[in-house]
Amino acid sequence: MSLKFLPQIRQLELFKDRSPSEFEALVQGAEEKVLKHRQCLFAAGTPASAFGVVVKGALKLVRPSSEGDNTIVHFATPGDIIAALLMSTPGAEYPVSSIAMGHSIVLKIPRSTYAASWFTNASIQKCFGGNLFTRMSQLQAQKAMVKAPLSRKIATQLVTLIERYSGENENILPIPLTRMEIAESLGASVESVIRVMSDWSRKGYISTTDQVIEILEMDKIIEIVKGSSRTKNGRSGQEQPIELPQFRQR
Amino acid sequence: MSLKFLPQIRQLELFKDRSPSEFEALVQGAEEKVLKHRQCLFAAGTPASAFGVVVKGALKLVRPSSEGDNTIVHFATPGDIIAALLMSTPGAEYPVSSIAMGHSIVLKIPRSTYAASWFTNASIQKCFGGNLFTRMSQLQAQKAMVKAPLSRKIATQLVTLIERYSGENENILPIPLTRMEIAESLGASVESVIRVMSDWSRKGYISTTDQVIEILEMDKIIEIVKGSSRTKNGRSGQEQPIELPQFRQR
DNA sequence: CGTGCAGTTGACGACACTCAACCCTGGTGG
DNA sequence: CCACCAGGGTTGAGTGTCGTCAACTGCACG
Repeated sequence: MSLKFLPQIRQLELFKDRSPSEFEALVQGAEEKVLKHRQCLFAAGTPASAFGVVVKGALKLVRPSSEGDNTIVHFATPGDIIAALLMSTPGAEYPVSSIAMGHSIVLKIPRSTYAASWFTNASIQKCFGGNLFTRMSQLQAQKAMVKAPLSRKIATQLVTLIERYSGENENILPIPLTRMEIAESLGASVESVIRVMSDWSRKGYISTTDQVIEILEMDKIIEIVKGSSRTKNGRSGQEQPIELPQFRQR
Repeated sequence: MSLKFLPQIRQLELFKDRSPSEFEALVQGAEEKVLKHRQCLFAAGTPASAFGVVVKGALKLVRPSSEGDNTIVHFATPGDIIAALLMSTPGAEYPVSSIAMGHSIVLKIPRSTYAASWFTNASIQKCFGGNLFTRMSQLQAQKAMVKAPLSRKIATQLVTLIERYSGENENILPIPLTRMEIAESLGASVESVIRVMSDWSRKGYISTTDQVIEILEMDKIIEIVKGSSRTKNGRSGQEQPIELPQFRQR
């Protein structure tokens, strides 16, 4: 089998410094999935026959709900391993759907390879643990924020995501992220998210072009993340009520 | 070394059906910690030199916060493995404190034993994965509930905890659980939790004696868990619709 | 006998959710 | 070519849930 994206793949923490033979074993039967925006990789409820390693782009892991109000449980970024915990319980089903955000590449690896080469590889298991630990920490951190004002939650979410894309352009989130998705990941309503972010746009803290969010004044955002929680609330803040005529600067 | 609580320990899923020699290796250097109510096992911020397996009772894992508003990230019940993810990253510190709720017993196992016997044991690793999976699922489930009314969150929390203590008396939660702890685990205020639960007490759904909560009418609680979310809100319930003006045509 | 913790209750108010519009853009089919 | 629609973003009005503050009870403990 030939891997077209070998260079990117070998660059991931997970595969760095592996001998050719070891690498070969790890990607046995693997498939490079090139996903278009919105395309689904694993659908919730279907039998988990493979797991994935994100190579490029991002995936949202969505927990389906009986009606409308889905929840985004995690944004998987390059290097993230998804659905791996399921590999050791035979017959498991994916508990969440994974859906691409923007053009993404995922290495899809069959369960058999997991049992054969991943599960028994100590160094891999260690990466694994690290990955899980990060994800758990994030979930816990979010849990600790339920009482915080919405603006703080959004700011934290943005900063966290940008940090995960460490390197390159420090202040652009290089994936299409709608306000709806932010809302679903935070357990808020779209409207509320919009109100907060529109306010930031007006103040020039951030700007959005084509679903791609750029942070213009990181220090302001960080300030909100730290959140004195009592003094500023993000949408009204301490703005002076000049009758500004709503010109959109785009 | 002599283990006083050997029978209870051997009964745990994790240690069932292990040969004496394997078991011996797994508990090498282990210590049986008998904890009093409120006693701390691991303190957040201290170096993680050991992990634990809950044998009896329960522990709350508390994420400390700069001031007052701590967050309970997990209630560990018998069979739960705690701090194990930390064992594979040397020099890590406990991210949360673990504090006993009521009289509890924990098997405290040193890091060295983890590296020697746990990490390399496939069957153990599998248990591990299962444990983590459960915990992740719970965190995710909770995340999906942020928009639900408080009454629903509390009901779900109670039912989940009782289920984890499967067996024995179906409707009693055999650990002291204060309303404060419920609040901290749900990200709510004590007062709000009290308002909901007092209401349930008054209606005879639950009763509390000495911090131990008993569910008297499980079906009612389950009904709240399912939550039609629009019809009942828990504290006022569906008490007589005295010509309520309230005509919401949806 | 004071202190501290758990539980309780009431008043008040704010943040954010719901509902209901509306704009804009891009895609699709008549 | 244009009408229509869907999806993303935006805004305003109204309202409800829940958090904050404050006071008070009962109980265990030293």
